[in-house]
Amino acid sequence: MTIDPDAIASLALRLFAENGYERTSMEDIAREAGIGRKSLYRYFSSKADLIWGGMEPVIAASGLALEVARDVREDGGGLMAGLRAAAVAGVAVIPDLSVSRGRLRLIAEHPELASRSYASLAPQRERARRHLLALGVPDDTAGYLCAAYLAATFEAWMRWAAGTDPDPVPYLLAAVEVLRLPGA
Amino acid sequence: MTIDPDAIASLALRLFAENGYERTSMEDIAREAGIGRKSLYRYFSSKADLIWGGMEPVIAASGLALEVARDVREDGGGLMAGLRAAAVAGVAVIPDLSVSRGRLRLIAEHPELASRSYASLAPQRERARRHLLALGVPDDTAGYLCAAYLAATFEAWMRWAAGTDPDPVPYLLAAVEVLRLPGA
DNA sequence: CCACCTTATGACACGCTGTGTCATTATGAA
DNA sequence: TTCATAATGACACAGCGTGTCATAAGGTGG
Repeated sequence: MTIDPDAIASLALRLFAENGYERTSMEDIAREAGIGRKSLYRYFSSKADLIWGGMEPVIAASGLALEVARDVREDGGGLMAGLRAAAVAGVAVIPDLSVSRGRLRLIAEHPELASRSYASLAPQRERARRHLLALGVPDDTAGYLCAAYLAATFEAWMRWAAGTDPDPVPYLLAAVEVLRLPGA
Repeated sequence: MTIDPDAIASLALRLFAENGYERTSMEDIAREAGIGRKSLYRYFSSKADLIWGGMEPVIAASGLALEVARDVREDGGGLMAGLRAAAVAGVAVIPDLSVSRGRLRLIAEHPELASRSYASLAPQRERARRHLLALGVPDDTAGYLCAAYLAATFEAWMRWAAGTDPDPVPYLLAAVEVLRLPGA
């Protein structure tokens, strides 16, 4: 009987929906999954990871899109184009939008989980920073831009999750639009 | 013997600097302050609050500046002017810059504390949102803008804290500059 | 088929955070 | 002085996340 982390995560998501996030303990989840609490921690390093872990492919895809955009190295309005492409790239790798919406709603409703966005998106922020630096953006501007970029796109995901629109792309594009890039 | 929360906070700050943040327990701090752990929790609702609590006056002053800016209701480039003024307003109420730098460095060095920025700045984000809404900015744009605004200015504080420059104002102004406001 | 090694597992204990409860102790007003 | 009110801290508790360690599972070489 091989253990499937995805199955455990969706099981946890169900328990959270039924009983509430903070009223569901890691022990409850472990029991329901038929494993020990310690084993559960081997697959998910924290309770928040049960939720945020599922968003990782989305974040990774977005990061990959940035690397690709850097190679293309289009200049002119290319700065914006790269960030836009990266913001939207995550959408394509989501297998089931409604599941992701469930995760994001949970995140939106729990400040403790939403706060984790800062840490969860840190690698992505760093990638974006290097991307901008490589394109000649000054260090401080790149730092501020990336902070703003990730906060705005995260807010876009939150807003999409709160509603019922099927497509998150317009939200993400609108979010990127509040940025002012140098020389654009 | 009246208890002074500020004294306890700076005492905690000292212990954190000496022994490290996570290696200093709430019990250690309570013992050093000569009070019980429960009493410590009455003054500071969490360990992070020992650090973030000291930044509250700064955040409050920034919020107040926004309200004032709304009354002034200057149009044209006024959107930017209001946000710029609010970002900078906090600096004036800091009694000792080096103490705040200490706090912010601690925050910068501990992801757990930095993550809390999302929650700690939420009231300010909401004030900024209402400010922009009152000035006619569309709801979604206001949401993205405020998320970006607070993330960028927080990043500015982090960068100022990491260095040795005495004045945080240039950092904050540069941060606001990455925003693109409608009709500006 | 068996002995062996390696890795996964979970039982147990631990320290810590944050939250209740409740008796005791200041503290100030009448 | 007496009484009401609020602060205090001792105690207990649930939960998170981590360490240790004996056991079990599963694959490998004889």
